[in-house]
Amino acid sequence: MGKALALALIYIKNNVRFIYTFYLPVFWQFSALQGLFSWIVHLMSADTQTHITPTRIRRRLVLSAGDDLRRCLVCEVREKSVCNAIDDDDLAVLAQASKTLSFPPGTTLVEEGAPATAFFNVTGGTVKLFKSLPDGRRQITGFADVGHFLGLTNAGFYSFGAETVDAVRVCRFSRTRLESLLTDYPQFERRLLEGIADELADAQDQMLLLGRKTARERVASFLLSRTIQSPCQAKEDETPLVSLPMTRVDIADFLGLTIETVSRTISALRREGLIAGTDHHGIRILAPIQLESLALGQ
Amino acid sequence: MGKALALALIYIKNNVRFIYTFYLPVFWQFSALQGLFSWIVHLMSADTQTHITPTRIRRRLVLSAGDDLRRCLVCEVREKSVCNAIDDDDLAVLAQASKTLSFPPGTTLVEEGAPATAFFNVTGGTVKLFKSLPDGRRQITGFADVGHFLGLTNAGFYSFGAETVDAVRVCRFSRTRLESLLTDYPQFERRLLEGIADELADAQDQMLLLGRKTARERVASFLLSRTIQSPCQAKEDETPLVSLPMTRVDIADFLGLTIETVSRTISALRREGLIAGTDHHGIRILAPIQLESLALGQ
DNA sequence: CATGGGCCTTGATTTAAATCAACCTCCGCC
DNA sequence: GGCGGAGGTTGATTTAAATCAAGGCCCATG
Repeated sequence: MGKALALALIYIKNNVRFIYTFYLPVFWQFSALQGLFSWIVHLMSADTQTHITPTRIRRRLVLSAGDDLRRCLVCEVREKSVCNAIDDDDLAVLAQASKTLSFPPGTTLVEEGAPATAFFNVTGGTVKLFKSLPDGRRQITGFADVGHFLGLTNAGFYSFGAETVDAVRVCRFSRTRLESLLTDYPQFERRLLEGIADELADAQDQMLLLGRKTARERVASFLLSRTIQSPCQAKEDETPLVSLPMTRVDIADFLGLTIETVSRTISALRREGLIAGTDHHGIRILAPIQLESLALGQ
Repeated sequence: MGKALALALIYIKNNVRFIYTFYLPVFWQFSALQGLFSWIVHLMSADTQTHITPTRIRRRLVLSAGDDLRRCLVCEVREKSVCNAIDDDDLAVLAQASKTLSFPPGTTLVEEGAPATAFFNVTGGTVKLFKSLPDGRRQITGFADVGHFLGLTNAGFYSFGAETVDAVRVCRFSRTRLESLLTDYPQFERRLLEGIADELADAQDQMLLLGRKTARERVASFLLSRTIQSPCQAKEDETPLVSLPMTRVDIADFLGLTIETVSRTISALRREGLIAGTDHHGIRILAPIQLESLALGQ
């Protein structure tokens, strides 16, 4: 019962030592170990992206309380999300407060105006957030990608709707659980405040786009913002590949345009050699600099 | 030194007792007492607006450390702002962390892109928040009225500009002081989170407006949102009076329109009898219901 | 294999709002 | 009193994007 196997990994990069200590219970199967090792390899190869910080040096696998409670501990999304505010030691609390769920494309996660009972942390896929007018006109206010926390509202009701764009994985928190987390872990609340401040800054950017930019500038801005968010595989070829999981309708509703204008504008940018289309849901940025200055209106 | 004068005021309204207890140091001058009494009278006459809540029953004037420290205690804006998260007993801390300042119209409070060193709580007048493009196009992302807290940013730099619309009074917090307030008073941080969540909801509303509403709908929405925010003197005549301290240029930059379109649309609404203009900076809403349905696109 | 329906693209035409232009009304100031 | 400029209104014209319309591509399904 109390037996465990210890495993230490020292990983030196740029004269900085990253020490990972794992406590493995003896009943762990070889297959699970293999998964662990592949995860380590992934971590080391992708470290330019995952930003291993000194505060995250120790990572303990405490497996005494069953599989579900280590869920958050091995969660690859943690670094990108509000969950990294909780210490390794308290991750079981986080795991207990949340529940992982998977949804197919087009699922409604949040209904506009419904009582706000749940909050979501996106751990896979993309969710669209929107507001609607009675006659059906719709404005997508943002796309929530991996690491995005959504559902926060001050009134007791959601002021927006949320729907999955592609296959989506989320961690779901109930209102009460989240509230106790907020009071118990001030650093978690702080992290949430930082997140929502970022979101507000994005919203302000989007207001500038919607109120004052031309169709060309909007599309260019959109593609660039997607470049930053996408896990762009920067291989030998330097031109970043942007993935667009959403349809043209979604893009149009995000940019305050019609599908025809979006389509025409993308075609025009392609004709001018600024971008190259792979398929409808993937675009290669050929001239990031020009696109950038176009997005800012030059 | 330790001597003090106690003064209790029991104020009964609708069968609810509001008990205010003041501890006055003996060295208090009569003039200060007079100010206190005029404040009490003001409180009682304006209670329909100030919403005296049971939680705010005790209000102690602890004046041992000089006039500046009771600033927050007698602040009429406190109830409307994040400052109401701090208990009466700790208000001296709040007063010490902030500084009140006054500015004439057209003063820059926050420069876009400058290092974020200060935060402001608006206690009088209206501030416009905006983002700009290199060529001068500007989008006003919001008007910060009394009670609004501004300056929060996650990056170290302001992502927006802020400029006074009319004569403005603010309480200014330095970054370091605010940060220590946040850690020392979790309820203050909570209040800030609520405030920024509200702001985000407003931003999403505005995105819907900018992306999907017609000029008429935008102007109608704007007038209505101003009705709610304005301290509308609901006298005998039921038609609410909206104050518009900002210029037509500001309204246009807020609504993503040109001044000509704003002017024309307001004229059209007036011609149709939905509103009546007093002067350029005041408008009387004659048909709130119709304006509401117009704002939602019917 | 044909059918139909998403989803996207492209072209022709229309339109809401922008732009261009003129003028009005205050208000401060020489 | 005359001048000038800021802020606002109104009219004529232009234009960027919407709307209307047609067709292509892909894939699931009978």
